[in-house]
Amino acid sequence: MSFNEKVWELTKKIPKGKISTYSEIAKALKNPKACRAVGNALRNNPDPINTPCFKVVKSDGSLGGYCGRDPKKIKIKKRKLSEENIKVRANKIVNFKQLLHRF
DNA sequence: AGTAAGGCGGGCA
DNA sequence: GTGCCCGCCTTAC
Repeated sequence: MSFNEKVWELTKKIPKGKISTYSEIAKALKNPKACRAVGNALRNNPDPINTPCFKVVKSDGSLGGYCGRDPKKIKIKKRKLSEENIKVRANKIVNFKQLLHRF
């Protein structure tokens, strides 16, 4: 199993209505410093349907990017989050700490 | 407080 | 094998 597959698996494991961060995923992969690699893996997301990359945000609760830092896609990200009872305001997750899922 | 730059892990040409 | 790209993180200014 390659690194990105692990990233995707973890991303899929995020419960509905919850989110996680790049560094949390990196830690779960035993590579706390691999946060960038996580972003890279999600960027190469081969299966956006089963891999809810919109549930992965930055460590400060801001959304970060989505499909290549495309502002239009980030809008979709926001809406997707709100569809799971995750509120987004000013490009940040509301109640971020409570919604944060730890592996 | 906002901005800049360095470092890091891993994928890809 | 090398170099460059990143949806980042952290530190320094």
